[in-house]
Amino acid sequence: MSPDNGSKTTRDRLLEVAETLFAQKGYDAVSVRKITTAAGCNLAAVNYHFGNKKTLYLNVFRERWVSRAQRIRACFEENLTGCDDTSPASVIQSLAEALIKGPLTDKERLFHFQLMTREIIKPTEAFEIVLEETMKPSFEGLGQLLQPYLHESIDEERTLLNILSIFSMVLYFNFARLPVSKIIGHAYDQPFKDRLVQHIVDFSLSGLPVKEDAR
Amino acid sequence: MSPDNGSKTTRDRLLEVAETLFAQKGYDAVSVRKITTAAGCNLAAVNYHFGNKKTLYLNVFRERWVSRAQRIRACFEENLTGCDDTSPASVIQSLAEALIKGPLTDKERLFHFQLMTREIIKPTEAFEIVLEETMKPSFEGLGQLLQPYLHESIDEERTLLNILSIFSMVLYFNFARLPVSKIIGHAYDQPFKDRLVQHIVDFSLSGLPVKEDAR
DNA sequence: ACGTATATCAAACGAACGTTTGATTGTCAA
DNA sequence: TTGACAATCAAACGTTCGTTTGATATACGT
Repeated sequence: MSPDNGSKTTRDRLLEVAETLFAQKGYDAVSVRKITTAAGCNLAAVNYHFGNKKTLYLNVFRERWVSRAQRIRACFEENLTGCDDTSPASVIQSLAEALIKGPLTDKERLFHFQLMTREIIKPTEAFEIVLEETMKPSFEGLGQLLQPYLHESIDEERTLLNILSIFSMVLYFNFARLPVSKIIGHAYDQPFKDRLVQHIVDFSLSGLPVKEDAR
Repeated sequence: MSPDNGSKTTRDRLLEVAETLFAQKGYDAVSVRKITTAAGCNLAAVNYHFGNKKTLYLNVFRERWVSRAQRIRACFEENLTGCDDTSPASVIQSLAEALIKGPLTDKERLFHFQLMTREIIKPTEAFEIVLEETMKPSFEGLGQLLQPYLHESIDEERTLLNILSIFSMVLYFNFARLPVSKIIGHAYDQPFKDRLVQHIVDFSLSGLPVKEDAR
């Protein structure tokens, strides 16, 4: 035990602070000194509790990122339970709401996507954790939910491409909030999030709203 | 002039090498020493030609990234000229092909998206260059092309959301090639790229291929 | 041939990096 | 009260960082 800066253990404070800094600045731009200073503990604490900087980074994913992804997944399933059916419209709306409005605070959501995107750009061991523990199970589950509603002629690859397309929109509108804000001209307030979810559902079900006589 | 390692000026070699390394590893993970060693010149060359490391990074965008984005845009316009019309189908196909197959080599495309994504995650001055010189003009042009074909009731925000949705797919299938590959189970070979472009066109025009009786 | 930019070089600057060490503290069973 | 263990600490290790300096080499107008 310890005198406890802020009522949490040094180990927990290190994980929390490290996640914030790694998400905001990236692995290489964050020093062990900055982490330990922000966590209010000694420089050697990282090596004492985690062995080295890299293991601390991996534990941020193991102990914080994955559990947050599971909270999003639980929210999706809760949303879906609240629907009348499991039609594609219900599934997509539940998914979009879980990710865009969802159970995470704005900060949590930002850090979550920053960490994930950094791993996509430049994968480390943490990418395998993300892929195996959250992405693959999610895609498999969505496939089984949507498959019965799709044309029989649609093969497995097309089904996956459809799911990936929905995911791409949800992810893009989340992780690229800055350019999206600058282009649409306003911030992500609650009414816009509502319109955004509705747009994703509409677009996913019908594509562009093209005039009949112009197709 | 100089003895010219590799028939290009030291300045050009620095820009080329710096772009590769910045894209692969990120700004903070690349040292001036690694850049100058890879470029086969002296450590002080960066400060002589660009003043400092940060200005070198910005010039990578100004002199290399933007011009490559313009090559993609030119390819899009060339694709569209080859079409019979400027219908949404033609526009989307031209766009998807310009970005996914397009004029860039695999390496160029990878670096291009890595640099852009890093700026979206953690914007620097370079983000303004990307936004003003390529994103805003592109979105404006696409809006004017598609607007005539969309329902009159669609307001400006909905039009932008539609364009952003198409963009999100194209960007995602490009920059997230690694997780996409791992999920669909094979690499980005030419036949798959063709199917991918077709899927993006289909999905953008009609959304999910849902059975009529299941809607 | 000479003087002047332009370009490249080796060497060094102080600062910050990840990690290790050994001493010091607090806690609790014996 | 004592001994053992877990946790924290200040201090130092060697390395690498971005940048600066002053010397050297090359090209070109005069």
